[in-house]
Amino acid sequence: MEYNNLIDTSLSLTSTPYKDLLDHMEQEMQSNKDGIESKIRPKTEQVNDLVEELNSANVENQRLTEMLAVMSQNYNVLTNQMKEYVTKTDKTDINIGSRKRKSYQNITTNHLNNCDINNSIGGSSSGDEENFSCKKAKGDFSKANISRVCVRTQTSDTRLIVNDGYQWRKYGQKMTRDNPCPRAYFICSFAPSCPVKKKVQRSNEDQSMLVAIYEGEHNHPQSSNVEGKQSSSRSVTACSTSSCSSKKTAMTLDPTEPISQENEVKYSNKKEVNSHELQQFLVDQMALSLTRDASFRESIAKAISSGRLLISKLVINNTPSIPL
DNA sequence: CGTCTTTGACCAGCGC
DNA sequence: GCGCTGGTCAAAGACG
Repeated sequence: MEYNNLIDTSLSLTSTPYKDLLDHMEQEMQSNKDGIESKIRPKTEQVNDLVEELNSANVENQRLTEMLAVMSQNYNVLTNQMKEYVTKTDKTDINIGSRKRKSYQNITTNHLNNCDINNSIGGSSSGDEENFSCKKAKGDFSKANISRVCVRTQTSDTRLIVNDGYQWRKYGQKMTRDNPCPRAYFICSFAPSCPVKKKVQRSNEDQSMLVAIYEGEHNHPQSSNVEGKQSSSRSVTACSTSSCSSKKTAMTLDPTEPISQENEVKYSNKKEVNSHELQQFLVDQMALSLTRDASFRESIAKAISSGRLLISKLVINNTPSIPL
């Protein structure tokens, strides 16, 4: 009996009214499916676009990483070369100094703190300024307080005068072996008993640079207010450590040595100059090489325009020892 | 006339 | 000892 009922129900479902209902439901489902698909498709396309963009960003990041790795490698190589060069030139200077005036070499060694001349001129192979204050200093070198000052002047100005606030009398001028410019000898004329002497010569490498070597210590106050007497003196633009000649930037100066306010001579310790300048030089070189690289500029522009700069920045920040 | 600069001579140290 | 080089002296000239 129950079986008969089931058969009747099954037959009745395939009868016309129910069949129509089923067809209608199928159509409804199909249309819903189409509607959902049509709505999903743009999202899928967007996701695909994003994935594609992400992939291209990854590729670009990879390329930038490789570039930075190369740059980092070059940076390290340059750093090593620079260190090697500095070491070599220091040794060369000592050797040059030992070629002549043997006694002075010893003196220089013994008074390296005060007289860093021979070494501080770093890189000067001329040997002229290395022997800048050799002979006379020998006798009373232990008393001598030697300092060196670089001053930038007009190249056309042939006068070897450094206005440092003191009054000087020129007592000699000599041509030196390795420098086409003569060397002038000055003695402090403010006080007759003042033992301070000054030697001034143009830098062999940078003719606009005047190198003044001071020997001794003034036993009188600064005469910077005595104007007019030094009619031949003039204000000069002192060189900063970075604007000096690349190799001869090092200069030492006794802190007690007065410097005129108008000159604003800047000076610093050799080691500071070396490390800071070296770093700055390398940074400049890297920045220069980067900005010269058309593909790098293009990549950066692309990254900026597409808003992916943060990604690139992350890559850069993760790159070791790249000063940016 | 006093002061400063110029310049040739002289001296001393150093390497060969 | 000689020659080279750097440092100093001093006479002469320039300048204000």
